[in-house]
Amino acid sequence: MTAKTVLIVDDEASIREMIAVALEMADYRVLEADNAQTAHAMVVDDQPDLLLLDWMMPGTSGIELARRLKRDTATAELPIILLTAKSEEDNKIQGLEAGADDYITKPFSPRELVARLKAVLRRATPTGVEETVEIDGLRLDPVSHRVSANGEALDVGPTEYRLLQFFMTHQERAYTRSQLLDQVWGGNVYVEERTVDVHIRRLRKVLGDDHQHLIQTVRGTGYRFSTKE
Amino acid sequence: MTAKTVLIVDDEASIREMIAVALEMADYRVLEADNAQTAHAMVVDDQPDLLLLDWMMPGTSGIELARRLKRDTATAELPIILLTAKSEEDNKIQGLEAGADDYITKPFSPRELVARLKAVLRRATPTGVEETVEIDGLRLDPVSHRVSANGEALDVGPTEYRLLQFFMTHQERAYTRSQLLDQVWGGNVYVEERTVDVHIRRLRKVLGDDHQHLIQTVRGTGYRFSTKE
DNA sequence: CGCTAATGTGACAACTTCGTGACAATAACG
DNA sequence: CGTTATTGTCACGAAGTTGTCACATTAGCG
Repeated sequence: MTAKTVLIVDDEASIREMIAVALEMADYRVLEADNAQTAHAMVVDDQPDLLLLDWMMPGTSGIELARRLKRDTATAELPIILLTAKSEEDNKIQGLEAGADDYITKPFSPRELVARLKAVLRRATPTGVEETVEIDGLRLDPVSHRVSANGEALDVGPTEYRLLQFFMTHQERAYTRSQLLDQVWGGNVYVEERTVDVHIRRLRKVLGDDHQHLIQTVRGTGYRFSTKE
Repeated sequence: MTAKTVLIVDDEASIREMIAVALEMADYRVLEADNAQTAHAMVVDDQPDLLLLDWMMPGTSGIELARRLKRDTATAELPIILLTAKSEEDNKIQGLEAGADDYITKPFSPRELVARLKAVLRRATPTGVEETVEIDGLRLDPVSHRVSANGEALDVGPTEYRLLQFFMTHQERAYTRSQLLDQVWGGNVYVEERTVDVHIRRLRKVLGDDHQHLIQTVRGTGYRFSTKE
């Protein structure tokens, strides 16, 4: 699973720092901005997965930024959590009306922050359309998360599963090891290219004699999933 | 169409009276209770179609009753309208979070009351007839709120019950811990993902050797309820 | 045929994920 | 108001998974 990016917007550096530490411990990527202007630009450029926004800031207030982002279709989907001081609590409603997905009252524990952040991200993540693919008696069902060959269940590990799913939905095309790492492992991982070979082998082993011919080696390039030849 | 039954819960008899008159003129059946205790019992016994609940009451507050009702699967579907005094308006959010479907601020006109009541009833899902599910001798009956295995009653805790009900009505599908938290615990709860594991374990324990194979671990993903394999 | 680069393969240590029992906090109940 | 359930979290060990390496095997080429 790729790490989610969170943009923290607060004019107080100490608070940003505190939050950043908590989030990094929980394996989130962290971006920071200290005013609404910069924040807006970063939202557009860096496309964070979530916005942690302080309510009160000099100049354009957090609430104003939230409202603006929600109004723009390009950024309307971005989940926003508002940070409010206790005395401002009455404004909760206004905040939620402006489009915030949650609000947290200062002071808060890092635990609470991370928990609510998870919950918001969870709700925001769309579930892609997942259809069963079947090729030559080899069947992969994303819904039940199962793989079977001629009706018999196969025990496929997580990485092999993703690899197979990618192949089955991208047949008849050769991919380099590098491309496979990007697509199956996810962009920002450093893994040796030869590791792909090992997983290909593991996958072939699981598929057994009946189906391993579907995964073909393209010498000097990489691999291909194909029913032909 | 049969008349809908509305349960009014308020400690002030005059207010109940006023509401009762308005509702009866609009052809509703009316029940009354002056405290949360009685109200809870009446909800269970008389199964009203809607609950009109005063926020502030001596003893268990309305909000507390609402929360309790929403937490229990047997009564979770009951639409609730909260009555709040103007000065308590800040608590709106709290009320909605507790599961209320609407709130009305005192003083209100009988007209308004009936209008919103209609609206809520309209929205309220006909609670798709709750049917007993039986799989492999494992039976869950939503009406009596009971679980049995091969005829023998099982002692299932509230959370385990909801989890099992969800699984039995959503077989053959792998769910992540996140999705289970959303579906079984409800969206706005901040709970660690691993907590799901613990409840899965508790559920498996209750199901015993005969049926625990129905709950399968999908490594790297989550869990699945299935009769196969 | 012999050489070389590319790929296949088995082993393995580091790392994740999962199952499990215990525990404290909270809620339900009489 | 004390007693009993229920719940969420944690810590630990077991089980499964991953990336890497060393070495074996193969394909391509002159």
